[in-house]
Amino acid sequence: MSGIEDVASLAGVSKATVSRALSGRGYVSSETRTRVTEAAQSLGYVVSSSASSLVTGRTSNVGVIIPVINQWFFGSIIEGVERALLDRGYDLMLYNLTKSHAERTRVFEYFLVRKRVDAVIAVTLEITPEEAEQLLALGKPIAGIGGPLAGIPTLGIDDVEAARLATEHLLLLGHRDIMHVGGDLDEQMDFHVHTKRLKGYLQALEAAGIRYDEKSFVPTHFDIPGGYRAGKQILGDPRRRPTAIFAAADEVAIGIILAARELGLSVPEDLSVIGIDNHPLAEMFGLTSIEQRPDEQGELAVDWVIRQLEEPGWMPPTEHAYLPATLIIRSSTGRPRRTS
Amino acid sequence: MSGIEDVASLAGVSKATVSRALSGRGYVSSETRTRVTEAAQSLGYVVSSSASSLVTGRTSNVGVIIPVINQWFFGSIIEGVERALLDRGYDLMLYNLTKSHAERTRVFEYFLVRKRVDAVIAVTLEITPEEAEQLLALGKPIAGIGGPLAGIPTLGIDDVEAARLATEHLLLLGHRDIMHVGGDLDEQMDFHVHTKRLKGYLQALEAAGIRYDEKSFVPTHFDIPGGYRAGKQILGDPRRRPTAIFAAADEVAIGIILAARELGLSVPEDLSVIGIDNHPLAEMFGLTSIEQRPDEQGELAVDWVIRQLEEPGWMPPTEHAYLPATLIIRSSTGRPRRTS
DNA sequence: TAGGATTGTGGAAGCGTTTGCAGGCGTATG
DNA sequence: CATACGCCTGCAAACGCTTCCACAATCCTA
Repeated sequence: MSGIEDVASLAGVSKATVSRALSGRGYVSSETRTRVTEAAQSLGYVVSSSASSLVTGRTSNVGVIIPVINQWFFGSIIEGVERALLDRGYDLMLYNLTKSHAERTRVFEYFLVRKRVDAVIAVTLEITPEEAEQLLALGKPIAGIGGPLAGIPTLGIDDVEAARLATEHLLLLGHRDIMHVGGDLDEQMDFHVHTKRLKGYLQALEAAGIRYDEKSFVPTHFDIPGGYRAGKQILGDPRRRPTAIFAAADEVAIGIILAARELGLSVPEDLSVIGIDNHPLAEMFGLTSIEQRPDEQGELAVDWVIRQLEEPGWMPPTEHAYLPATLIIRSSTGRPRRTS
Repeated sequence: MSGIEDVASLAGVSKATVSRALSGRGYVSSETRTRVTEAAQSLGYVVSSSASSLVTGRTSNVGVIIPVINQWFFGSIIEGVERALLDRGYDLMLYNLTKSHAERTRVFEYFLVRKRVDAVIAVTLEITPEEAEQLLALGKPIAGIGGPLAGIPTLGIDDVEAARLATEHLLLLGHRDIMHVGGDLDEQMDFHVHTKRLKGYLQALEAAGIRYDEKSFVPTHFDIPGGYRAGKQILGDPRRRPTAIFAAADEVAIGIILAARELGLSVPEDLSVIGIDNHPLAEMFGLTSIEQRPDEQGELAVDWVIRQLEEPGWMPPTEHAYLPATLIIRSSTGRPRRTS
């Protein structure tokens, strides 16, 4: 492994000049620059990032804290974040905080603090006030996907609004008997997504003058099997069968559609189903959905933290940015067959 | 931010002793150790990893190169790797190499080399000889998931064997007319998985004395929609309908099942379907499958590289470790209705 | 043509750790 | 009682860069 010294002597300049030539900071004549570059090239020299971050105080790393990896929403965020970071010359340190509280503490108190990252992106992190405190105390740019969360800049779709949009679509089609299958309110892993989507649903119902029957909300797991089970349960009893279901996520919606099919119900003739996400599978199932783009959310979060890093004094435009969530109509929703 | 100096003076010892006390290397009386620990605690001191890696030459980072994130197999690997790394006190730097060749080169030549990682785990990476060369030239432990790949230690299931197992299961049930829906041979993203699974299928057919008709292999995308399209195409024509299909991945198999249902065929009465993976959705669809555990593959890869790092001279037991892939029988496979 | 601004380069001082070496002390060994 | 050895600690030298400062040379501009 050759050091900067070797490059310097091969190029016939000082270490200082090599550093300037390679980093592009400060004045270097273009002639020396090429000489240095060639010398570095021929020696296979690359700067030691530990040495350079020791003096500059920057690591070129961004930490990403995420509760799950293997789910479309979260995977897409990571992809977006990774892409954006790599584009700007930063590396991504991944922390999966799905597990024990012990590990969580360790990540917070130890890893993140240990001068290893320049900034932090926290994804739908149910964060305690102390933890938020800690993050802020790092003095490093932070962005949250999800939220809003007091004190740290966050971004994401407006979950209440998205849920209302979805429910309103069903109402507009003439449905009056609409159930909501959402996440379990007790096992919130994030910024109360489940509660918010339920809220949007309730708001829409109320605006339409429909009385809410608490049996109309069915909590389940946020995946296809969860939707399937809920669907089987709801649709199994013909007397208590709604004309439409608003599922809090596309995967849940798809599970419901599968359950409906199995019970011999046609969608949308016997049952309209709408979800949120515009999941890659939505198209195949003809699922009407509210689109959101987690990869773009990741990119925006990166933009926020990197700009704070590179443009001193820059701040995210708002405490919380509400991203667009638009209705995509497919074939899983239609007018109700029987009007109640 | 307080440095080691502050801790030293607060504890009334030298920097050297603080370093030894905190790192656990060298002799330190237990009394001073606690004094130092408390001092560090009260000052909120954490060592600067750049400073320490500058002198030790280790970063406590492991780089993971992976072509996709948002797919069950790959997501699970990342989860396994992350868990194992964090357990051992290492951090994970994620490189998603799905994109342009330019970016690929950049990662190889720049990021990985730049003294940023102690070891590399490459997941199903279609790697050129020069790239393998480069990786080895780093002089850092490397493990590949997938393979085998000459020169670097790899691990994974035996794809040929898994495919044969799957096909044999169908043969054993009495099927003679078995089609294979696999990946597109031209768009291999990895260690020729598609070719291998096709090969295992052919081997099983041959051993059973069944002549292979090249129309019996249908390539498609490796996901549910891909399987669905292939299924529609294959099953749409009643005259050319097999009694069983071996899908190269569970997601493809699920797509086929959905297509079959839509065409009014029952599984397994009219059509048996088997896949590979034991994907989380397999159970819901009653899908018979060959199980593999990507998360465990990730853990093993971590074990390999970390042991090389921490036990000088240690080497992975073999060039390539074949992990178990076991048949899980569910309800998507059964005896053929009509014997051909 | 003088003087300031701009450009280009080198010397040297760190950045915050780890670790080799040396020395001091206490205890076991001959 | 002298010697050896194990334990504990401090000093100071790296580790490989970046950047401040000084200085020189060149270029404008008045």
